[in-house]
Amino acid sequence: MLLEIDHHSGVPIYRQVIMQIRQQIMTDGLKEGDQLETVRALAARLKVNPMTVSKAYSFLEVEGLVERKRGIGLFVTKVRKDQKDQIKGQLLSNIVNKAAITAIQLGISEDEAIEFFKKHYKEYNSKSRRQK
Amino acid sequence: MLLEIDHHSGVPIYRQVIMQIRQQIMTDGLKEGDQLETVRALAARLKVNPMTVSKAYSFLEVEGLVERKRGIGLFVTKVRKDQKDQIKGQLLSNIVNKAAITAIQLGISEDEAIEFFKKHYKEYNSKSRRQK
DNA sequence: TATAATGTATTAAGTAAGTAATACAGTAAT
DNA sequence: ATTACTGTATTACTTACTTAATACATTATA
Repeated sequence: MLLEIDHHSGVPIYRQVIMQIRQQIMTDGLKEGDQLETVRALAARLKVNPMTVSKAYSFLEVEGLVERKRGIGLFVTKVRKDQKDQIKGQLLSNIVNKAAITAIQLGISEDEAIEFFKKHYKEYNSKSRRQK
Repeated sequence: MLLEIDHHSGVPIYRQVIMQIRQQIMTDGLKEGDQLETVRALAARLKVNPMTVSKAYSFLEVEGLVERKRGIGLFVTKVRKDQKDQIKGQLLSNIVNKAAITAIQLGISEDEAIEFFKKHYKEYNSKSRRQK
């Protein structure tokens, strides 16, 4: 499983782990029943304490994306497509809501704000395509 | 100057002060040359330590929105309209960029993401109008 | 120059978040 | 049962952030 940690980004390690695994599940890079890398294995690879990985996995479990089987390992949960879409919507809503509030409080119109969004979407999209 | 602090929001006091004053400057609730409430006066009104207010004012100074005159007070800087628009764009870009990245990483299309944005914009807009 | 108003530098106390050390607990296979 | 894997609970260390206490510096004005 591809997973990269930036130790100098200021973003906590366990959050980086959460985000990257969540993304892989949401985009079917990790599928139902797939076993996650074991806590110790991932911890060793990232040169990090096992509890840090375990903490990340705990959050994914609370989200309902993975199931833990003590003594065995962690596995990607069965998530129906509509459930998955709902989770995606939730994740996107959180951040989009903040953006909308910011725009309104700055007195920026809906159309103008949407132009900003399109610009950033296209920018990041072409950047991330290049990296693949 | 209207300014309300929520002590239970988890958002640091000085940040709440920064955001609210910045918004008032950006929307011309506070205009060029206007004197800000004095450090001690605002601190007393918010029932907070003067240094907390001073810290907030420091950030606004770094942003170039206010000027401090020791022994006299703090005043709203002259900001040309194009400068102001640039600052607003910067503030909005920060958050919109995150939203765009989230959408792309979740595999959500531009159009679909824009629908999310419109929904949240309209929702918050009607809510905030009602409160006025 | 004395006073009373401004903002400020320094220091420290309080709190929360992140990470890690250690020892423990469940499971499978031999 | 033993072994060698899984994950986990508890505890504590570290760091950064927020806030506050105190004493200090600048300015206007009487």
